[in-house]
Amino acid sequence: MVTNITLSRRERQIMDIIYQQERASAADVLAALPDPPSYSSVRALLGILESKGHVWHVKDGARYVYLPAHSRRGAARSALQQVMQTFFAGSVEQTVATLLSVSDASLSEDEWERLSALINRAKEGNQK
Amino acid sequence: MVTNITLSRRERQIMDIIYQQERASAADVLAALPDPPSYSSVRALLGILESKGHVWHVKDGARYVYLPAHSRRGAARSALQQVMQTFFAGSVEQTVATLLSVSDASLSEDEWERLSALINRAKEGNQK
DNA sequence: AAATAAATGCTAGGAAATTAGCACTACCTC
DNA sequence: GAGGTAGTGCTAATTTCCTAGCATTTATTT
Repeated sequence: MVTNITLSRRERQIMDIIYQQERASAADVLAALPDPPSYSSVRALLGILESKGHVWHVKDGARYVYLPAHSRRGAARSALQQVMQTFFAGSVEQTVATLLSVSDASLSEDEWERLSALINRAKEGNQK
Repeated sequence: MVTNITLSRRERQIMDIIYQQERASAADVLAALPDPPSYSSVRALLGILESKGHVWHVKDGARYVYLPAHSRRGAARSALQQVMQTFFAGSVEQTVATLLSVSDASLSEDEWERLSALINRAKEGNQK
């Protein structure tokens, strides 16, 4: 979920969709919106998001394709930070623990290996 | 950030505060709100959140203290899942990687140890 | 137990968000 | 290049959100 605390309900929903899909037309957004309004409404909201500087668009034939104006990476980081702050008093350890518990069964052996390597590498890097 | 996609802007801000503090009076919420409205407004919003079943309250002397209606744990899990889905296509590995990069410098040696142990334990548990 | 302080309940007005309609333009197909 | 399809721009109405005020109740203090 996009972290920006100033977005309205629909704006947030739409930003989520655009971040998830990386690029999305009005029709894409409409298809992905829960409890979808009219096509017309979606376009209006996209216009608002654009005027506020949250997205921009490129033309693809007849239609506009919308893209996030700020990096996915940055948005991801602040969303994580926000969740960590709200629910885990800023504790990385607890956050990771919960993340693992959410998806216990779904990791392949490979992924476990990589995850473990990731931590170890970070640990080393931090200590020297 | 509370994940519930149906909350309005203020409702979300308030839920964040209540989750973070675990329990909060109207005055506590007011103090923590960005761009704070009147005390009166805060109470009205708390009433709405209560009527929608997001919080409940207990009396503490003269005043109401509000508590989340749903477990912090559950809310945390779905918030994380949401972020993971939106920004990392559901990849735990990438999510953890970003989490680590957010807080590189801030972990003590101890915490690194525990984190590493955590992963290994989860890995083992998963493989057998 | 009276006075004061601090909280709540309720309600209504204003602001912001959300919606959809209609006129117009760009693209595509034949 | 004419007709049809699928998009956009703009605007106005409705709904939801947010706000604050005032009357009332509950606690606290002396």
